[in-house]
Amino acid sequence: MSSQPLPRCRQHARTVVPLDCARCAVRDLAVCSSLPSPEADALERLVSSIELQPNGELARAGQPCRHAYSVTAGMLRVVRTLADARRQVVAFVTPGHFVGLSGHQVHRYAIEAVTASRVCVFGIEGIDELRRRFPSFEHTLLERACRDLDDAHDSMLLLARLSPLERLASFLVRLRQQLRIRADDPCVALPMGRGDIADHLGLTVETVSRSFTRLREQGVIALPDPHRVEILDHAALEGLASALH
Amino acid sequence: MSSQPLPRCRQHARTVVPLDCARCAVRDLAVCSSLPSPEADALERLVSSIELQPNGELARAGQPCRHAYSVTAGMLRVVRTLADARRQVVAFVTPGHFVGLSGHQVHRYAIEAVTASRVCVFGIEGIDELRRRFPSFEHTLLERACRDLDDAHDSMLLLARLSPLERLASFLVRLRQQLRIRADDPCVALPMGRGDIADHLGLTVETVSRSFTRLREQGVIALPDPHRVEILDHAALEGLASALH
DNA sequence: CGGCTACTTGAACGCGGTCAAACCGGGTGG
DNA sequence: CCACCCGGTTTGACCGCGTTCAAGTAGCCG
Repeated sequence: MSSQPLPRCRQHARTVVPLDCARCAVRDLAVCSSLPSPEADALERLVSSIELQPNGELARAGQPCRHAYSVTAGMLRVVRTLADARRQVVAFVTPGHFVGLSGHQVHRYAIEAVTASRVCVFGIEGIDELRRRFPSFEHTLLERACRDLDDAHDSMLLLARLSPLERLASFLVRLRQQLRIRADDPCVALPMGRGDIADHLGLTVETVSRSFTRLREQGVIALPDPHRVEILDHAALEGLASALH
Repeated sequence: MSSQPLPRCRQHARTVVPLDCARCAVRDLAVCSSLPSPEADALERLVSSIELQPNGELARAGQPCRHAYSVTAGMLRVVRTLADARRQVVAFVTPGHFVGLSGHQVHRYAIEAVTASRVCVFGIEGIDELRRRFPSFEHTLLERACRDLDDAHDSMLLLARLSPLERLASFLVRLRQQLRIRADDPCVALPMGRGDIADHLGLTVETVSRSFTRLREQGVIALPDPHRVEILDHAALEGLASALH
């Protein structure tokens, strides 16, 4: 697998675990589903599976892009950080999604684990080989890139023009879509901290917190604890988020 | 060519002009360069060329996605508009760039001409055919999508965390890159109005205007007229824009 | 010349950021 | 078991930046 040095800090160590595509929980969601099934063997040659602890790093800004990743469990964040520590969480990445392809030779973003996570690591040469051998693989990557681009455009509108309350409501709605939470299920788990949400929505932690309490005071949501939200009034929430649909 | 009704408003009419790939000014920049050269014939069967007047519409939010476009002259803008008229100019599209592919069946953005423009129109079936027949075409589309995604992520950081002055400086630097303006050439033409710049940078026209005059007062730029900028102090400009490189 | 649009400039307001403190749950050690 | 600490979250008070509202200016066309 990787010939590239792993992040040094012990507490963020990544551990290699056996690859088991046959039992992959997100087989039909992941990019792998675009490969002919007997190619599972090829996959197991080109791909390795690793586990990350919370805040573990998959990639760091400035490193050459040598891998891309398919998330099978947990949640990652893609983070761009400026010299003066201003931060933007470009995306939260959940099981079934693919992350790490870039138009540049060098990573401009860090990819970190929000919670304990499991990802399949594709070497860039492996990806190139799969792209060459299986048009359906490249086709899928392009479709995903187009969807990611649409998502990024949505985020741009959110960041440029929505109020903090609208941003938070849109965030909750989009997160539920991303996690494929059923419409009648009132619960959303928020594995990430307020700081990550703030840096995702272009706000401060204080404003995020105040916006949560406003939603609670208005009876739109309940907050059993900071990491769990219950939607009490779906209509009101989607009204606030309506800007982004 | 298109079986889809053209925009009705006369003043924005698009006129079909003969396709002449052999003399295309952006042949080597455009996606077409990824096709084997004898396929120019296939192109001329699948593609038509049209001219747009300023503010002419290529696509409108809500329409089904039936075409994508390669810009050969002029400048387009990709615009998302909310019900209450809040607007976000997601991107300015310049010659050599490809626009219109989406992860959705229906356009969520309008594509409009900033200046008189010429674009090559690809029917979606034509694109699908080219993607199937020519892996290099799909490969190129994916690479472009990855670069567009990186760009959108840059914009997210800009919108979320930069000051108005930093946003404007970054905008000027990025526009120069996009237009491939030589580093020693001090001039930037700004075909778009202040409103478009404001809706691109998540500001108001007033703040954009004030930021321009601040850059002028600080001796960073000169403004012979509202649509022409001269860079007087490259170092200072890139210092302000350094956040995004 | 008048009327229009786009841009610039000025003055006042208010939202979200900043700074500071309180709160809260979990973990450790005495 | 309680005291203490620590990081994350919430709440409060204040402030400044960018918006809002309004006026003024410049260029363009009939």
